[in-house]
Amino acid sequence: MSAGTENGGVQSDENASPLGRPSRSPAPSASPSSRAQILEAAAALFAEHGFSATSTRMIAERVGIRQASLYYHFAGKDDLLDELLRTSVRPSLDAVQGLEEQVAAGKVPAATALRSLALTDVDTLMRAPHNIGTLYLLPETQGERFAGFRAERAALAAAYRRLGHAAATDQVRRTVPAHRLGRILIQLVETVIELRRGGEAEARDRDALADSCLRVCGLDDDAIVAARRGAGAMTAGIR
Amino acid sequence: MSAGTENGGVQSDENASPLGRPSRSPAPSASPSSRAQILEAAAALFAEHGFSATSTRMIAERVGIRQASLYYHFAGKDDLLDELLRTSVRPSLDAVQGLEEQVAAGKVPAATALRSLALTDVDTLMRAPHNIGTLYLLPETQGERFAGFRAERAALAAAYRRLGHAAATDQVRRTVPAHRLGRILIQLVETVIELRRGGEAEARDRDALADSCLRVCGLDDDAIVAARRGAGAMTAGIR
DNA sequence: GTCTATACATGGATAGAC
DNA sequence: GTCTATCCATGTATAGAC
Repeated sequence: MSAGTENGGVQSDENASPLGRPSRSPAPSASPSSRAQILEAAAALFAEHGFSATSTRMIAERVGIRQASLYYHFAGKDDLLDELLRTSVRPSLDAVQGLEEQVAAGKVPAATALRSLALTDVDTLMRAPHNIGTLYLLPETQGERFAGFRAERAALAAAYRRLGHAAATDQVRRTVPAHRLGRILIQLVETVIELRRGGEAEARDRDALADSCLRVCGLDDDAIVAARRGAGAMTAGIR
Repeated sequence: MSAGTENGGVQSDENASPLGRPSRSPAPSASPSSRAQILEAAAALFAEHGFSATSTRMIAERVGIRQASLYYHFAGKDDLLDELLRTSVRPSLDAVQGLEEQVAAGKVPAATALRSLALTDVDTLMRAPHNIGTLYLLPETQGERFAGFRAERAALAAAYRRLGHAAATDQVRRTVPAHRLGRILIQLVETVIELRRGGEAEARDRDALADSCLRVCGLDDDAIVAARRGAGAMTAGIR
């Protein structure tokens, strides 16, 4: 296959994005930057085929540029995954901080905060393009290269652990160790990743999963209804 | 690098296995067959690095044979993963069948059966060599090639769904759709895969996870203790 | 049943023109 | 900032000797 074969037509529509109004304000970027486009393509392909099974050529082709051009924007394939992983945990980490402060100040019960956290995380995973949560499951993330990402995830798990422990009943505290509780809660939230894989994720799953988080902590129906009300108020604008 | 470079010493100990007594009975295989050794090596490497990131050379090297020799036993790399996936779901599928028959006959409450199923599945995943459950998470399993495996898994999820729905309280039945419940229960059981990844899986996690399955179904402390007693009797010899 | 040797494709990354 | 061209390593699989 010659280089010319995979070329045809790519250059002809390289300027095909002046759709809609051209952003009257000095918007940072009306059309997505090349960098962003590359990340988008990589996310889609990594999520579908995994990291090692995705070639830089596939990514370039999806963007509409040449494989070698990727290296102007990124030093290597690893950096693509690293950036995708980091930017997708960050929002949760930011959200959890404010939540824990409110709990510490006694403004919000732990159960309410836990439900709110679970709800927004499920919602984020459900709406994220290309079911990007699948990236968390890739075996490559276990490598040394992505230790930074794993540390951020561990911090999130710790937050779930603290909130879960604070919300849990005595019986649950006695039977499930705190560290496990954090991992169990995250695991529950991430059920939505598998649901999306099967193409069967609906809006009502958000509440089903958030409720499950509270049930695992030992809360009964009444307590769940109460927390549901509180968390609902906190995250009213979520949808 | 010439072929001879990676040769040295391999041939010298190719007959290094007449250790111990030469199996006086016509034992099926005192030392594991080459086929089994290959599967074992593939399992370890697939679990650690993933499918695409594992080369047939790595597998062969771990077994102590030449890369090309793999193709005498298996038609291709795919077949290795396929066999590993299938043989690891099979036991659960067999177990669940007997369980559901007992429930149908009214000999065992659904909650007890669900707890028993969760307990044995967690136990299996916890004790399986090389944390083989990670294979379920590989993106390659989504491909057409492994549709057979996915169908078997779906059957297992359906069993969890049926048992979970039968055990669940009315309130849970109202708030979480049956299909989701199956997926949620499996997800909970598979928490042990992540725990093992972190090197922190203990025996007591079995009960913590099995309990969590029942809590997600809405059962309260008393109901859980009751089911725990029943399931404990059913699977007394598990450890 | 395992080996050597090799064919053939694909991969990541760099050099340098434009 | 994107391209062409290319290097070099690695990967799967096959052919045929022993």
